[in-house]
Amino acid sequence: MTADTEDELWAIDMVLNQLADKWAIRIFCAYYPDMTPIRFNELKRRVGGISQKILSQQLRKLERSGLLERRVMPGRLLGVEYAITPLGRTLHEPISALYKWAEAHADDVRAAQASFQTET
Amino acid sequence: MTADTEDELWAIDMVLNQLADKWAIRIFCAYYPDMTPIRFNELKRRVGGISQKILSQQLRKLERSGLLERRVMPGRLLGVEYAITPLGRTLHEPISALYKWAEAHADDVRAAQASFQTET
DNA sequence: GATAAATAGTATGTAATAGAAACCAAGTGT
DNA sequence: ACACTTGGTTTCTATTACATACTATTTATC
Repeated sequence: MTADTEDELWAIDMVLNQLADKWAIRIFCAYYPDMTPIRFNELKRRVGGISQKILSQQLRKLERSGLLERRVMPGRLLGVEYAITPLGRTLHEPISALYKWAEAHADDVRAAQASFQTET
Repeated sequence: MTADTEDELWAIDMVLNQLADKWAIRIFCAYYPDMTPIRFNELKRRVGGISQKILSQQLRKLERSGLLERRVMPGRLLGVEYAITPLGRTLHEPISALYKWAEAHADDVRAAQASFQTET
């Protein structure tokens, strides 16, 4: 966690470019806990509040980075599945850590926000 | 990691609202590994590429959530320090997990991006 | 077999946000 | 006195997000 080398800085920067936005992590959360492949509209419903345009942009971005895979479903011509790749599966650990933090400390954050209003 | 209850959904959502943007995590990374308080312009230099406006917005947001604390430095009238709070320190673990993932898998992501171009 | 609804998107216009640049007031260094 | 640093705010513009509408194909219903 020292960020000594050029390589490490480049690495964390590139990863944050992929994940540090409003939707990427929420999309991964939509797959948990089972991580089975999901179709476009089901994904849209699970994420909630995301528009089709933004979802398809995000899916393409995550596909380009090798974290998700787009597959046309066999049999049904009109049907596309998005599956988490093996690389994408390894993200479960850090996202899970964030998730656990959220469960443990959400109340503290909410309390801080509430008390900030009463101050000045 | 199951997102069964309403509370858990609310928790992860609120936490992502604080952290899932371009700058929040980068600001925390600027504190590591020592986590000593940093002044405004030093923070700006360490984060790199962030404008003053966005930095002050982010700092206020993180202060409201109780993750950072703003202090006018004693002695010098023109001097403000931003310190990580105890609550903010607990974020080190999940951010560190993300950091380790980045170091371990950045090459894979880059390779995927490179090969995606050559396909069509 | 016509009608309606779902799937997997794209196109378009608007609203919100990010970012660059200038500005400012106070303090410090030379 | 003059330039420079600090910690911002203001203003303007460019980018991005989002809602809405639209499409083409397919499945389900009457």
